[in-house]
Amino acid sequence: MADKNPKSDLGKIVQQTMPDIVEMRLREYLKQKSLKPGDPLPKEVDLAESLGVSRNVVREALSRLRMLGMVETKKKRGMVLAHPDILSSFERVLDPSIIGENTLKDIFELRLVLEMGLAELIYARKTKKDVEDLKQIALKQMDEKKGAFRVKNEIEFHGKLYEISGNDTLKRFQQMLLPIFDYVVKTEPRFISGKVSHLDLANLLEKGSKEDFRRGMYEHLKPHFDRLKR
Amino acid sequence: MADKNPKSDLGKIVQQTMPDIVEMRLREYLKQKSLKPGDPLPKEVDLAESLGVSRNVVREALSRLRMLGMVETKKKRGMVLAHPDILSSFERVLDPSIIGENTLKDIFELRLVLEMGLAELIYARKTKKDVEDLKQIALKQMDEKKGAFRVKNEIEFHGKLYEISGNDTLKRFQQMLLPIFDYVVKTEPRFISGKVSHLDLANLLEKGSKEDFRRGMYEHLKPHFDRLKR
DNA sequence: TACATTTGTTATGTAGTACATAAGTACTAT
DNA sequence: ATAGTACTTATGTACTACATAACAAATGTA
Repeated sequence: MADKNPKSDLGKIVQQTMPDIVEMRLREYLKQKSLKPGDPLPKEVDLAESLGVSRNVVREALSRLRMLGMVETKKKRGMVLAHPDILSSFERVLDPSIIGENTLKDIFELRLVLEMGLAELIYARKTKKDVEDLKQIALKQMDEKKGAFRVKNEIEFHGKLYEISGNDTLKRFQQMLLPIFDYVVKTEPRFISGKVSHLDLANLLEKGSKEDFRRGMYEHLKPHFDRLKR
Repeated sequence: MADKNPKSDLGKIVQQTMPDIVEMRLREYLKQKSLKPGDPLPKEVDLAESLGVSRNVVREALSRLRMLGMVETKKKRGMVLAHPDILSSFERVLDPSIIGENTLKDIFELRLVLEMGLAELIYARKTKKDVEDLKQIALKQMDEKKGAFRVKNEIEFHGKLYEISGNDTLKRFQQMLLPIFDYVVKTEPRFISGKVSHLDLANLLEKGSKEDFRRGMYEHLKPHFDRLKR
């Protein structure tokens, strides 16, 4: 009972299996040789022999790297190093139902942080057309205000903001986080709207300063900020 | 030449291999049965038989899920579902040398966004001690201002900010992104310091408003913002 | 000579068997 | 009743065999 912190300083003893080791070794190999995408890798049997393990083990390790997009394999041509898609690996794990409560909370906060910080990129890159699009989206939402539409609109509007930021990775990141927000919001007793509407935000973006916009965004998200736990 | 966008609308034809399919099926299985961490899974041979594939294939798929921390296996006891550590999967892929140029740029911008948005959490959770610690760090840096120390100090100071935010996931996320920033900054012709120093920021945090702090952070990061490409 | 077809080679993909190992479980002896 | 032993079982590793796709070379035809 002396330690109520779930993570003690004693790192978990992880029974390293051969595939684990081989995966690590392969990673080191790739890094050390500073191979570039497109460069060929030794074939499986050679790797197996060099490492002194069965092809089975090598294949398990390669299968992992393949999943992460670090290597691509083609029959006969062998394997080549590839640009991993950093988000696809993330995506596989992002399932609200298997993520711990604390992490869910952290990710929800992450969204708030992102949206507050996004103003910089938005103001650096917004165009007249972007603003017009955003206003259209906000206006469209005035009509169909209730029911399942709300969530869809929420996504469309905020998604557009990320799009304006001109950062594809960020945009995709947001898309992936959506199920999490959805999940967290659903667990809230009721949906509380901020004082600043989507249309207000769009207008701020058109005529207001960066600071104005950020203040508006804060008000818009205020119900969530108010729920922050210390 | 009609399409200068590297990603065309034609989704890449991904030759699905059996492990890919089995991995997917297992994921669906876990989600659909809404299994909770600790719940046991069928044994490998049963899975193989149910799916009509060899145990080899099942093991490759399981190996992937194991790597992501979604399942844990113990000899004889079988396999159980586990809370995946969402960041560890990310970590494996985050190597500047194999990430594409565009993604690197995106991630660098992500950091800027995070630090600008962080003010909310920081002001919601900062304590007197936090501010004092931060000032100490900033002061310590006044002395050893040159050479390799700069990077280390930079990390220590900004790391403390994330710590104050009280969001573990965010903090770890930042830690993982460090090599990327380092890499990107190194490719810049020279290091340009902002007008607002670390000590200034610490003082703002102590006495200034949230808006003051954010303005200070903007000035601190301004050299980077100025380099933003449209 | 130029081009289409066939054949061969090679590296990955999948299946199947065998055995090692660790961790429960049941049984036995004192 | 408890300690110790033997048994059972599910994962971990190795090995073999063959299917398949892709490239290369050789062959045949105009």
